[in-house]
Amino acid sequence: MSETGGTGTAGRKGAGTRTAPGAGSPRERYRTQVRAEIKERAWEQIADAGASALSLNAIAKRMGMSGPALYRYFGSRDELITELIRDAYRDLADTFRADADNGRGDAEDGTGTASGADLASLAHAMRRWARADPHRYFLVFGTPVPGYHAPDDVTGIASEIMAALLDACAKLPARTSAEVDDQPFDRHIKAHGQWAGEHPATPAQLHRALSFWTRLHGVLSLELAGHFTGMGFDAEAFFEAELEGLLAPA
Amino acid sequence: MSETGGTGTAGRKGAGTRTAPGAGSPRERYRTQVRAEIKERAWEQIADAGASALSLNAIAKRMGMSGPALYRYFGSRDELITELIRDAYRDLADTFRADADNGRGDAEDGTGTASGADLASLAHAMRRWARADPHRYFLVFGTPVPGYHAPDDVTGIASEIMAALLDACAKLPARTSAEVDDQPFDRHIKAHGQWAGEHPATPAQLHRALSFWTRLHGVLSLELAGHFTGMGFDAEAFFEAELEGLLAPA
DNA sequence: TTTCGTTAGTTATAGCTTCTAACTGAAGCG
DNA sequence: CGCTTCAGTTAGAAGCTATAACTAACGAAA
Repeated sequence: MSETGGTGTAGRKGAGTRTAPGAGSPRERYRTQVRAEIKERAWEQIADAGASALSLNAIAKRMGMSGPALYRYFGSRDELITELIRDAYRDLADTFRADADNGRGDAEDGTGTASGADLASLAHAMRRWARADPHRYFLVFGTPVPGYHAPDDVTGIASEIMAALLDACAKLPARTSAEVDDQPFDRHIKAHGQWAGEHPATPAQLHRALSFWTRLHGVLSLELAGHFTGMGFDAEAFFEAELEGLLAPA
Repeated sequence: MSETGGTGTAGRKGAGTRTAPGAGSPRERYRTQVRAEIKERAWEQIADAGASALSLNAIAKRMGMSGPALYRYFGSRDELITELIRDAYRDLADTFRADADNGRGDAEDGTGTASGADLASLAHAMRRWARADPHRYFLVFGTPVPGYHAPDDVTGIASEIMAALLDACAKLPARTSAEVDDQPFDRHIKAHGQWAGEHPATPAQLHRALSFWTRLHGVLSLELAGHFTGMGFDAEAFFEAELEGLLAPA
């Protein structure tokens, strides 16, 4: 079990076990510890060669035990991947929330400009998170894995992310008041915006949050997939330009 | 070799063999025919369960021959996938070109409005192409496959696609003349726009083409991956809204 | 302290995959 | 007509997921 190496760097990226670390019987404690190490090795493999190269066998051997032992901890390869996806999603939500909290602090200090600082900060946090581990980003937002179906609790996590986004959108200067909520899609979303949950956001804000998500994902996804390499321009500069367009009141 | 079924539905999606069908010796002709059928079965498998589920063995068995025979036609699984990606790319370029040619015809007929009709038509062609086979779209623009590196000729195909895009962008009404090419990224792209090849496009047009690509990809990618399901709004309406924003002169 | 159930880990095995090696048979070409 | 080339075969190595059966150790309870 590689007692020394073990979970030495546990809690990588803060996406470790959500259960309390020192809880329950010693057996249970050991169990959560091994589960955590398995996930860690899994993340290593994913960071190296992507999710499709994840091998339970290789993980087991690198942990000093033999193949089928892992099936005591994860019912199947898909179950492990599902849990990794959920952890990644969770980590992104935490990142967004942390960034939102920081932003609120700055605003109260009077240092941050009110116009779009929060949304821009969120965008940069998103880009940082994506570039920190591209494979993790693709695991969440990339090509869907064949047999995977999102468990129920990810919708809750997605709501958290959306809430942080909507909060930032609410702090933006509104569009010219004449055309607020008057675009065709704004009217559509007024009737189909239940995904915002209880958030008191205007249709225009929902629209803006959606655009934020899809536009930045469009840039990040293609950048991380390497579709910009060889084109010569600076991906970061383009990202900033897109963000700029997103913050513009028009 | 399933003589009857054979390449009955050959040339699926028009992305079949690029080599002339009845060329060379009978052996060579047979060879290209078998290669085409292999690709066809491969596309079937990909359409069913994605590229990761593509199995040479299964293809061979479904063609009535046993596993290793396929290695006469494709050196490896990766080589087959690479060729499929290139074919898909090729097909998208043809789709774009066909759409651009149609648009030009309409414009000369005087039926089409001049403002952004071409770009909108291209956007709809792109969405149609993506939704016709989501797995194919993800094969080209989705999570990069582990060992894959784009062959040299895809840059040429990408140039074709970009050329069609830039042509459409050139037909758009320019932005307010005061700020043309004066955005920070426009200035950046003026120095780093060699990816346009010989196309006589202004920096603002290059910028718009890039935004077109990334914004629509952002919507399509998330829509096809199922990230909108359960949110309740209409993906097509949102796509149209994004397109609208893309066509706006601001 | 001894007993006894739970459980972690093992090996063996089935069935799948890619891919290599050696061989057979037939088709094309001179 | 004969030689050569090549398609397709079977056999097999190495890897994967996953299941089944078994062993051994641990923890709690009598």
